[in-house]
Amino acid sequence: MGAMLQLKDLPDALILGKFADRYGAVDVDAVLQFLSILRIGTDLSEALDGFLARRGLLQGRWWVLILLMREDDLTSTPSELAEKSGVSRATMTRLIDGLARDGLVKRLGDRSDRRKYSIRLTAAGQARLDEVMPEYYPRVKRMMKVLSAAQREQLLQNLLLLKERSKVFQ
Amino acid sequence: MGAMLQLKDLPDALILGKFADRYGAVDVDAVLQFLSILRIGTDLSEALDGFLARRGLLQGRWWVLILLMREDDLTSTPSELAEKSGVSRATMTRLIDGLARDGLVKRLGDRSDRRKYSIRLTAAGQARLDEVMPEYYPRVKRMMKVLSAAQREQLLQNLLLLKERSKVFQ
DNA sequence: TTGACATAGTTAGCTACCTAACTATAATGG
DNA sequence: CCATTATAGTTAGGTAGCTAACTATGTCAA
Repeated sequence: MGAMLQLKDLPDALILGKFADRYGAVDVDAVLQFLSILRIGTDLSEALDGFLARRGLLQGRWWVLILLMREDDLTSTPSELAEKSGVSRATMTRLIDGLARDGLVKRLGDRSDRRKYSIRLTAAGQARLDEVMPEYYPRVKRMMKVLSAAQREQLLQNLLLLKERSKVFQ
Repeated sequence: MGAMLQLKDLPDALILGKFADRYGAVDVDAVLQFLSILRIGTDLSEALDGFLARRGLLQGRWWVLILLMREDDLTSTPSELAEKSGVSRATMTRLIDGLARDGLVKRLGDRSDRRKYSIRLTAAGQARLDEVMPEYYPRVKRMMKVLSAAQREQLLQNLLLLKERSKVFQ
């Protein structure tokens, strides 16, 4: 996935006015709100990232472990993992390299198709999740509780509308 | 800025139930909503990223050019740019390397303090912005118009509340 | 049955982010 | 006035993402 804007210094209305002189009428509110949404998304993501990093995981690795734990035999393939976590196969190769190096997953050959191999969650990998998840879930609950169920519903609804309309950038 | 989750495969309620067996009561709605918010943030960011990439810019570089254009003399320093765009000085060094290589900015010595130097937006850099910005602003406007002013106001309000509460991850 | 195409994974080389350690210069205070 | 501390920028080495090109294997159809 691409990196996300980290603007600590959003433009104020004055600056946007100056840009408008060059580029014509600008919907100042729309621009400020759009950039703010991107920035808050970054902030939330970084909050989670810091939490995971302090527990020896990073977002990409954490998600791979979770995907493996979902499987009944704790096993999957690089392609499947790449597709489910939404990264390229090349990126997944490197994530697995790091996880295998740390002993959190293990590569296992596949007899039926020699192009493939399997990735299995190890006991150490499960143990790492067992440290993280019982701290993760209550925090998410505590955070989301700041909004009522109806508010959360509406927030998602509106974000989804924006996402659909983000086609304008195509 | 850190990378953001790219989960294409959010857990369903069944899977979260399985996890609950191991980790105790989980607020399934809260977790799904939180992950969805992160994911939509990524999607919006990637939409902008793709738009910029097709015009020869990436988010980090685009923002540096904009920060320079805001200045009356089109000039700033690496430290200032790093602080305003929220990246480390090391990252800014590399962004400037790339921009200077492409001729979009220029490094200029500083007589008064020989540790410093200035970065100035070049004519080519201004031209690049002049290609991008007149296409950027109307698109943002068109996208945000899917929500009423009141809805946008409320969306921001609720996101800000979540951001404040993201302290739970500290 | 073999030649063409498809699939699985890796490698190489790029961007962009980080921290920590480094160099050079400036500022300050005994 | 010089030793310490602070500041500006770079470098080194790490993670995480991408595309494109590659190897190896499997599949399928003429």
